Amino acid sequence: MLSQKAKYALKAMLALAAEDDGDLLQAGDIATRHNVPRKFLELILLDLRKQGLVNSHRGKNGGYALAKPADTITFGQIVRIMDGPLAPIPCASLTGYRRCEDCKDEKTCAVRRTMREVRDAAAAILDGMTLAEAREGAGRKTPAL
Amino acid sequence: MLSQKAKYALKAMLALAAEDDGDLLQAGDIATRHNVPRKFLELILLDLRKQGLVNSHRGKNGGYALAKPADTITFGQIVRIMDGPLAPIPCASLTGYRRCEDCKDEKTCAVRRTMREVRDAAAAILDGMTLAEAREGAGRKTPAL
DNA sequence: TTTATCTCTACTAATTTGATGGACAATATC
DNA sequence: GATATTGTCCATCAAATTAGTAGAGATAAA
Repeated sequence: MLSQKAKYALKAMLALAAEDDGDLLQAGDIATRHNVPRKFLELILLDLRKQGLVNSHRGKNGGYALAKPADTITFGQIVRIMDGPLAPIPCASLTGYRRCEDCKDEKTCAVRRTMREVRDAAAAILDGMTLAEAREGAGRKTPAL
Repeated sequence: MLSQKAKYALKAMLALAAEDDGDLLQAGDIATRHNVPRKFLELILLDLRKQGLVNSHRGKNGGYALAKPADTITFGQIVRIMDGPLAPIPCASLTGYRRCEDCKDEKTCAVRRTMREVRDAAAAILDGMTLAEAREGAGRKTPAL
C-alpha cells in the first residue's frame, strides 16, 4: 500500500513539475490546491529536500522548486523516500534486503521468487515514470488549443 | 507491503499443496515446520476455510487440506483474502475501488494512472501463479533422482 | 521592523499488525 | 462412554505505524 505521505509527495512533486523552471511554489499553495494538510505537507517537502529532490527558499516569497529536471526524477525515487523499498517483502528487496527470520531455504522459496517478480514489475513501472512523462500524459499546463 | 499474515498463508497453502490429495495436515505440523506461531496460523486457516480455499476436519487425526486442485488456487486469491486489494491505492483498485477524498480529477490523475499500471502488473503475476506452479518451480516433494 | 515563509522537534490519537489465551465443539480411539 | 486430540470462536493485548497537529525558531524580503 502506498501511504498518504507518498501520495501527497507525488502530487506535490507533480505540482512543482508543472511550474516553469525556477519558479517557486509555496507549501501553502500546494496544500490548498491539492487538498493536502499543510503542516503534513511541510514535513514531506522537508524530506524531499533532504534527499535532494527539491530546493527550498526561506522567508517572504520563499517556496520550493524541483532540484533537478523533471525528466530525471522518477516516481520510484519519490516512493522509496516516503515508504521505503518497493518489494512486498524485505527478502525480495534490492534496496532494502532483509532475510526472513522464519525462512528455511531462501533459494527455493516460491513466495520470495514470486514477490521478487512483483517487485521487478513495480520497479520497472515506477522507475520508468518520470515527472516529465507523467505531466505530459496528464494534460499540459496550458490546455491544448 | 505483504503482511506476515499473508506470507504465512502462502506458506501454509504451499505446505498443503505439497501433500497428496486428500491427506490432512495439522495446524501444529505446519506451524512447526514453517516457524509460524501456531495460534496465529489457526486464525489464518480459519479465514482460508471460510473463503473456501481449504477444508478442515476436527477431532483426533483432524487437519486441513486444499479444497480445490492446486492448479486452481492462485497467490492472488490468497493475498486478497489476507491483505485485501492488490492495488497500491484504493482509487486504482478493481476489486476494492474507493475514490480519493482529495482528488480533483481522477481521469487525469497521473498517480492513479501509474498505480493502476502497478496493480495490473502485480495482478498479472499473482493471479497467474498457482500453487501447482509454485510447487513445481520450488523443487518437488520427492527430490529428483 | 514587520511579515511571510521554511525548519525542526515534539507530541498525539487512531488504526493496524501480530500475536496470545481459554472455553467450547467435534471426532476418533480405547 | 471416557479421554485425548484437534479445529472453532471470542476476547484481549502490546507494539508499531500512520496521519496528522502544535509551536518555537531561523531566514529573508519589503
